[in-house]
Amino acid sequence: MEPFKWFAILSWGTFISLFITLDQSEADGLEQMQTMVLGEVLKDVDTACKLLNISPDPLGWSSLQVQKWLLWTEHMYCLPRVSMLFQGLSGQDLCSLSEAQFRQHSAQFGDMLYAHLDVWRSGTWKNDVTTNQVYFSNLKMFNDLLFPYSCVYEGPVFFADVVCGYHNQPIHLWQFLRELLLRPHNYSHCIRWLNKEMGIFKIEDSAHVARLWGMRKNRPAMNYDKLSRSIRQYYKKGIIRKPEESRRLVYQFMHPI
DNA sequence: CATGAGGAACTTA
DNA sequence: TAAGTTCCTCATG
Repeated sequence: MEPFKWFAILSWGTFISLFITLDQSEADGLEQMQTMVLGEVLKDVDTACKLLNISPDPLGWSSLQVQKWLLWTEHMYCLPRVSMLFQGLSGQDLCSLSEAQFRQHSAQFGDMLYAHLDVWRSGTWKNDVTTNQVYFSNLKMFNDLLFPYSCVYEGPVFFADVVCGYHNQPIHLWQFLRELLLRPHNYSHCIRWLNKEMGIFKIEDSAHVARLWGMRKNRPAMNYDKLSRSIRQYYKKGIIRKPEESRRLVYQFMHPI
């Protein structure tokens, strides 16, 4: 697990203070760290609201406030001139855009901006920023933290990802595995292609992949035993199979795109 | 000892 | 009802 990835949307100041805190208590569980990170995210959102004099709910933003938010995000995360690409959109317009449409506006930073907006949009939590008690009404935000924005998609975006609008749908295991495989920079240590054209991949760290899947689905008890059972369900559905010469932890997508 | 196949009952969206 | 999840037995190297 690479905790640093989770800090992608934090400012440097909070990053450093969190890092110091974590360093002092390395026995802290993953869960506590998540709570801390999310607590910091909430504070950042809160700060931005006061600074920009905008509401925390993007749906209520005027086009001017959208520009404010974009400029702020641009500034905070060093995204060159992205605000120019979203001229004249109200908050409602912005929220109605899919991730694919964000990417159309900005190939380089579209998914990053989308993720940032989603943090705001899914912010209907019961929060108490002062005591750092964070409850989620929407695990989507948590998912986004697991999939860092700072990286660009490597390789093509798959048809199903774009067309099915899966971000509003419950994610499928095979899609999740593809998401990991699409980000070798982040996840190749735990899952990677052996032959991308043939759709053959290997799970290098079964426990880690299972843990990620468990987080994504909010199933803390997930393990490779259960994950692999789910993969095996794909055999008769024609989604994933074992390659010709079966090898441990190696599977193959039956319809690689 | 971790992986692999698959039955069966159960849960969750 | 689909898509897993949980638990299980038995097989393999």
